[in-house]
Amino acid sequence: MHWADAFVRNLSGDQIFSTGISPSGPIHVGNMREILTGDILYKAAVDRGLMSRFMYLCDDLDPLRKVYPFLPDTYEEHVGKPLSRIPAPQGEGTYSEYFLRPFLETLDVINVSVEVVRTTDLYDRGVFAEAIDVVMRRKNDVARILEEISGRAVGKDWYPYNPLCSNCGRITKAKVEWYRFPEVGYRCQCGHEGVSDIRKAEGKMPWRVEWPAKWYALGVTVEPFGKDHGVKGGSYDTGKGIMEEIFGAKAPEPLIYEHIFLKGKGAMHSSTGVVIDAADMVKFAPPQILRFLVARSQPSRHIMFDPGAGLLNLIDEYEKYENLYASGGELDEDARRAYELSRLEQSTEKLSSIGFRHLVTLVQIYPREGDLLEALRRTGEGLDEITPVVRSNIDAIRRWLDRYAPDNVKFSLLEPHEKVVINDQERKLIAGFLESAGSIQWTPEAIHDMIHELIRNSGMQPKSGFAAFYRVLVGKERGPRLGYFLSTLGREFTMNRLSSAINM
RNA sequence: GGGUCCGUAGCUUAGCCAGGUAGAGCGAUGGACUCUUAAUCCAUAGGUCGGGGGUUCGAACCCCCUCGGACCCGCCA
Repeated sequence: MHWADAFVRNLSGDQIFSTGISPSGPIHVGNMREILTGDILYKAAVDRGLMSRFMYLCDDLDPLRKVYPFLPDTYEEHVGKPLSRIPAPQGEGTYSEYFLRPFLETLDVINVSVEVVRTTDLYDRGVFAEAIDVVMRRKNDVARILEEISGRAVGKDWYPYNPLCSNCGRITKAKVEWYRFPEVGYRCQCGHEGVSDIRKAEGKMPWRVEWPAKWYALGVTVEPFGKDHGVKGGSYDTGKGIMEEIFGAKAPEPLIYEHIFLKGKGAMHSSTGVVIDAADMVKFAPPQILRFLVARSQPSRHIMFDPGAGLLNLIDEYEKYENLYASGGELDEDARRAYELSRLEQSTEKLSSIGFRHLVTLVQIYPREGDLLEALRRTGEGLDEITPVVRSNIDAIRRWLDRYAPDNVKFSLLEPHEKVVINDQERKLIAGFLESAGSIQWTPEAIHDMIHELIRNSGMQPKSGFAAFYRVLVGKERGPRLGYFLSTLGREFTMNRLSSAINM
């Protein structure tokens, strides 16, 4: 049984799935595992007939932790301020919205429909007021739970609330002096003394307390999170303790997932620069593939993501499932589910109408879209126009070839001065081609037939005969189907190139 | 130092929870097709299941140790 179905099978009643990703920087493919895992579970729950909601909590009241490598030095002055109160690195608006926007656009592209909730709004609307009041009144119990479960000492004058200083704007510097609902008195390191209203976004709970408060205030029943939170004594454990003892409620069912690694580079991490932007990935690969990457892998295993040759294999696999699914062919249970949970519901057009791998070749032969369409017509794909899926695949392939494609799928014409190695037999073969090339119809079929004929007459192996042409033209042993290739290159160009190559 | 997860063919992995002695895809090699959409089809090779020990009639699977990778033990999300 697919992991999502197996997980959901143990649930009963209405469900609220929740995830949270901090908008502190560009959201990368690694982060996407969180929200996709949530979405896949959510869809599996819906399929099972459970009334479900899926929420994404954007932690935009969290402080800017440091000046990240992608930020200008001037952001030093904003360290410690909430992300929703800092200007965007570029353009208008706030820091958090700046990074949130492309993320939300990407969610749309990959068919994740989630209720987006900003933590700042939750605080501002007083959604957390009750929870804050409870933890403030029982701060000693909360502190005890944190100490017992995490094994970490909590200071005497600790409060489960960090006020936002109304003077310096930092949420990390103020110390609580007193509490009387709904007000928290504080003194900030900047020298300011003030009062926060817990019904407003004038302060926030520390992470380990805020998490269970969210569960409680929103009624979260399922939450996937990275294995870093799942450690014994980690934030899930303390959250569970607080949830049960302080709020008297049941902690959500956890689903702990492993990280995504970039093949050959290590774990994806913004700080190390080992990162592929999520918004970026859906521009060089079909969006379904990002879903598929997560859906087909057990959450407990790390994912080795290879944006080069591995991506092509992944797409092959997806297309294979898609075709088997459509034709009612034999497809094992997990593969079927992985496919169902990966496809985009908003589009009925198959990804594989023209195989991605095939398109990779075509795009390189035919730089002009008109020629490409012509080629598709000619080879019986039955295409009258470039469909939306094909169009976006073409765009994706161009970017992919540019940035991630391995050399063995790329080809380009050799420069005229580049040296080619051919033996006498091969030279003779090409010379033979040149003798007749001027007089035949310059069509793919005619070219192809003639080359076949010549190779047969020469007594060479077909494979090595073709290889001679490829070596001369693209410097490789193999290449796109010769007839089409040469017809596209044009008679004059082909003949000039071949004759100069054999006369070098 | 303590803890968690992962380590299966060149690559990506299934199988581990409920022990019966390893399965797939890609790649490679060979072959077929009046031989190329780097297509398709068929076949072959390739695995000390990270290593060692234990339990068992039997271990990839359970237990212990060990090596390698990742992550946490920073009121940091």
